[in-house]
Amino acid sequence: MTAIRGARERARSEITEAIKAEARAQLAAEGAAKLSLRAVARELGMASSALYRYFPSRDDLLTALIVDAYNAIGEAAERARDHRGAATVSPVDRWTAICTGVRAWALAHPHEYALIYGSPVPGYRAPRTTTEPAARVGLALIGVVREAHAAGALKEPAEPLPDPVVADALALGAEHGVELPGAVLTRLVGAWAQLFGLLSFELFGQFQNVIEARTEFFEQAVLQLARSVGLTTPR
Amino acid sequence: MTAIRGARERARSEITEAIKAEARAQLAAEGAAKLSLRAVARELGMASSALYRYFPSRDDLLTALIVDAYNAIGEAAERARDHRGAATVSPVDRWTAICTGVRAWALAHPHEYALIYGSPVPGYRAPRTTTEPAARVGLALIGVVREAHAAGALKEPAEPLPDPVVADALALGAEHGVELPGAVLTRLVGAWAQLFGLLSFELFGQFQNVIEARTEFFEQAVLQLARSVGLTTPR
DNA sequence: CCAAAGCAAGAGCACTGCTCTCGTTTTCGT
DNA sequence: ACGAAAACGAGAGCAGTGCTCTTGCTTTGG
Repeated sequence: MTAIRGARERARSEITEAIKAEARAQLAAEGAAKLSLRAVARELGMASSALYRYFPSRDDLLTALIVDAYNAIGEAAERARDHRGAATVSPVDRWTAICTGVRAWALAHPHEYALIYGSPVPGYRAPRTTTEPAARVGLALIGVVREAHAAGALKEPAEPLPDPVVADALALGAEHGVELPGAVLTRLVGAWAQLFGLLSFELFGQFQNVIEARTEFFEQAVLQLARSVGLTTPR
Repeated sequence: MTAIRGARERARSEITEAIKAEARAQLAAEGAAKLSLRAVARELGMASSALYRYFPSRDDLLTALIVDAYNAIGEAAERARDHRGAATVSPVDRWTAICTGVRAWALAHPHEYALIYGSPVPGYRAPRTTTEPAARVGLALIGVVREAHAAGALKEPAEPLPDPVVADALALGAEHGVELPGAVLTRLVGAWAQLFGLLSFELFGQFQNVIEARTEFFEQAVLQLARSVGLTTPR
């Protein structure tokens, strides 16, 4: 399918990629608000109007960058998870590995992080293509807990949950073919959101004059999150 | 000081307030990115250049709105805390009251929430005047835990913490005259950040197709946060 | 009372996203 | 192999933006 279907098609994908690369560079340099189609076109030596052949609007360019960013941070999570051997490390270690991997990516790409986990751009409505990449980090976390569950190393929380909450959790589990107790899945979603709360506060400057030892603090908080989903800490 | 120091001075503060009000309206309608000084001036029937007598730049207007938003959400937290009688409700109830109060404000003012807890605006550096209002929600949470501690209703976590982390926590406590164990303060900062992780995910659409029963889920997660800082759940 | 400071308005600059048109090039069905 | 159709690049242009500068007017205060 991606064979030589004409030089035009290849040129098109090359130019598309060049536009995204230049846009990403501007994003990293100045942030999403200052990303300008005209500047991208200028830098690429083409007319600004020509750029609209590749992305129908500025929001479409941003959407493409968003998808890429989701995939990049998801990949960072998966790579961190698989970095060491499979079952040789404890679930808690893999959990923290994912979290620190995600944090490292976020610290290295703050503007791209802000693009996906900051305020949504005003006119923007998440298209269907973003939902799948957006789930990768969460799925990586679920995977760890699932393995721990299979290995019997999961301490299920035994607390009463409102019916609608467990319904959501079970629907979520069914959607991804995960057989985990509703309470665990609920805790997982919470931990997932809270992980990005920690990251956003650090990246968006909320920890200024509050937390200095950010890395150590993060590690500690992430360990606490692991405990809250039922992962037992090795002693 | 605020006496009748001339009609000019009063007119100035009135116009300043009118500008902020109109800007807030545009913010609520379209979001921070589409807030335009010219549109504000147009709506107020004045020349756009005249507006620069009151706010030297767009970022300065935004900063004013940010300070107001921090104060508004802080006030919402404090009002929720004090809503019922003082010691008649348990610390956990006051904790969840603050959190749900903050959530209610955020849901009612999503764009203002995004302004303060979303991606920071590019050229923007938080001035000294924002740090104090920004701390109000956190201080409200600390207050609840401090009362519980004084009443002996706090279960301190007994876990080893890295030295730099406890140092940060104790410095934070000293700054606000709070005598709480370092481990508790550390957990508190984490819970504070995680609370806004939950809110941001809900407001920024990350829970779409994931969580439907948002209110119930939030209550559950917040209760879990209360537990993580050592507040004992009443049974 | 009059200089000084504060103020409003208009014109203008450089920039933005986006559209439309026009001439050229590539692709593809016949 | 050819000719219509589609894709393409460039330029001009529109409406909008933040911001500055200049020009008059009004309030203030010594």
